[in-house]
Amino acid sequence: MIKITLPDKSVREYPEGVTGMGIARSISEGLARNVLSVKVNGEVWDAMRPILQDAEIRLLTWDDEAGKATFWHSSAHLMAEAVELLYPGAKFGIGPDIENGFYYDIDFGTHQISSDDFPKIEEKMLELARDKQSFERQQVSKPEALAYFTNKGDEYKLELISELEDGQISFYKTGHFTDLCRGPHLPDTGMIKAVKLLNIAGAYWRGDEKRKQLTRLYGITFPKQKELTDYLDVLEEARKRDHRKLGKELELFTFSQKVGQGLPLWLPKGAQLRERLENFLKKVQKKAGYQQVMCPHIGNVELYKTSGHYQKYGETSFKPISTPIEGEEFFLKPMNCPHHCEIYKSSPRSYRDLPLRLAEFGTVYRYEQSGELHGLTRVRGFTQDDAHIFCMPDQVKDEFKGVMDIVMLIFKALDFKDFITQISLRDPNNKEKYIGSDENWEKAERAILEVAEERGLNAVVVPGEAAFYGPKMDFMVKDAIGRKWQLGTIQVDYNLPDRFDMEYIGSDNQKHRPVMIHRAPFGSMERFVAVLIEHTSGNFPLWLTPTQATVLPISEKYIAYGKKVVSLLDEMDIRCDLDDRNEKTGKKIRDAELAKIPYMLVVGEKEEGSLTVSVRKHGVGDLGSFSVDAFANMINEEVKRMIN
RNA sequence: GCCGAUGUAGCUCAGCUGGUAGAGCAGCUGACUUGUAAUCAGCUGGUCGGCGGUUCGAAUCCGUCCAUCGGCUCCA
Repeated sequence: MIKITLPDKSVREYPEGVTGMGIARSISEGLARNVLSVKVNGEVWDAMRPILQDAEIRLLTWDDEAGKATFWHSSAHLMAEAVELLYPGAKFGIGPDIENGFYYDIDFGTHQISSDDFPKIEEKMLELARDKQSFERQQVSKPEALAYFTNKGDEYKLELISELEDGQISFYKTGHFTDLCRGPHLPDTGMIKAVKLLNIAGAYWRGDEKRKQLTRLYGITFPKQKELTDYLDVLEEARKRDHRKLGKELELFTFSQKVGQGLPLWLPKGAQLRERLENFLKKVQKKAGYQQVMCPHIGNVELYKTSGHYQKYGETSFKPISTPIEGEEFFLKPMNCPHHCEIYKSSPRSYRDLPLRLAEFGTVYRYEQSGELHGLTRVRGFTQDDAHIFCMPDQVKDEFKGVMDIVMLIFKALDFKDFITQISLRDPNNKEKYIGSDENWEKAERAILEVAEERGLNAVVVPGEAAFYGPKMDFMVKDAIGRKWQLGTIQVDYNLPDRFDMEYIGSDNQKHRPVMIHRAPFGSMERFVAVLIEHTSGNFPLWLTPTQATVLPISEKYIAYGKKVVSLLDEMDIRCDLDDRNEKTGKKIRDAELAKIPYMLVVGEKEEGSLTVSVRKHGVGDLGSFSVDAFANMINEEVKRMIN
């Protein structure tokens, strides 16, 4: 008998060789039906794999991430099996589970396949699933493994096996399909009830752009049909919120082939919205002791040689701008920090001047690969809400705190309720990868960790993810439909102060090197607006939205009164339009609803007589009659609550 | 940059195997004078992504370039 410890710390005895499934069955039939795999002493195993020694276990179901992973990984095998049956000779790369589903990289050889083939593959997968095929694990020796795939002619698997150690190699057999795999897998394929292939794309073998490109099939599966339907609904909702689509519909921005790829053109409504965001941040920053600066869009190549960016990115940037002077070259600026460093150096600095906080909405240009460009989230010209704080090492902590307060304020004003903080530290085993003294690193890392602690942030700490020049803290928000977006970042930098030979005179009358903090709470205006569009689905907060209200006269007769209402509201700083088209009220309301305008003010005979408006709220309906003043006050109060 | 797909009016989309384009919405004009999600009628609008080629004839077939989309790789 062996002792099995369950998550609730209760200990049960089972015969040696009991399986996770056996344990599940001893607890309840329902659990047995739902168990996907089992965690044994921290390692995920097949539910059917015999447990030979005392162990601490946890039965994994669909509700566990690791359970889902087992489900989707097994689904990748099922898809591979279907593909092998339908396209004999296909060779297989790797087929892992991912956050939402799974993929398999496949070399289809001479077969040309497209998304038109998806239904055929899905059907075959369901057919095989209905057979309730088991996943048979077998331990094989390295020579056996090599022999099997040599015989099959699959060079990808051979490459993978060649890198494995003998004794660590296992195969899994499902029906006629045998795959090299560590496992674990489902008890049988019958648990897979709903199947959907999602995407087809090229993917380099082993992620190396020098190697062959395989065909990657993405798919997702579920234990219940309903769950697949729900998932597809989420995808559909994401499509509806796509900022590229809404940006066009709401007339926020556009692109022109003639202007150039990845160079956004902000339309009046988008520009106003962005300006409002910028002014909001400027106000907050002013209060926090920042000073605005402005810099040109180009800089001499020497500037970037000093910063080190030329050496690293010179080749893949926009080509330098030459001048009539032989050998003189300028670059479009790819970041603002070098310019700001020169501002710091424009005058001798005393410790009394620090911290010096220089802020700029600085537009930068980066030659992103053409295939990388994506709406406003990845562009070649964008504006960072940048600032650089130059301070003494022992001020880092307070400055960090100050920046975090700004980030939190922004999240609150824009209704990002759910966010994740990541702290990236240096790799303790690989300190030579980084620059700066141990003392400074320790001080900075400690400062960041303490600030997170003091602010009660549940930060994820990732050693080894720091930039080579300093530790950083990144913020990821979750949007309204649960997607994660990386936004703001705060980075400590010991590199540039060195490269630019910056100094300040301390209270000891000696020269010292300042520390620099880079920070951008929005990240870039382009990307932030994109995220905001997708988060709000175009229904922007009242303080940001381009048009807060639209006045709808019910007939031509009331246009004059409508104009009067608009001008009254205008005086009270309400952004307001008049719909004086010769249309019925129903049509005007429909169009205003589709344009996502927060308030519609219907005016006719009744209203004209009493200097009132009939208020309809977007997505809600009729709120009844308000005097113009009362309406304006209501709006202004609502705005004040949001950003104060 | 790489693989694959796509590119027809401002927008959404028809256009079979080649015979030089069509709808709805938007826009304009007019009628109606409108009360909480589409009033009616008429009109305008396209070098069918660009350039070459095949053909008597190309939106349709071929080549090439550009852009977009899905991924890969990349992201100071």
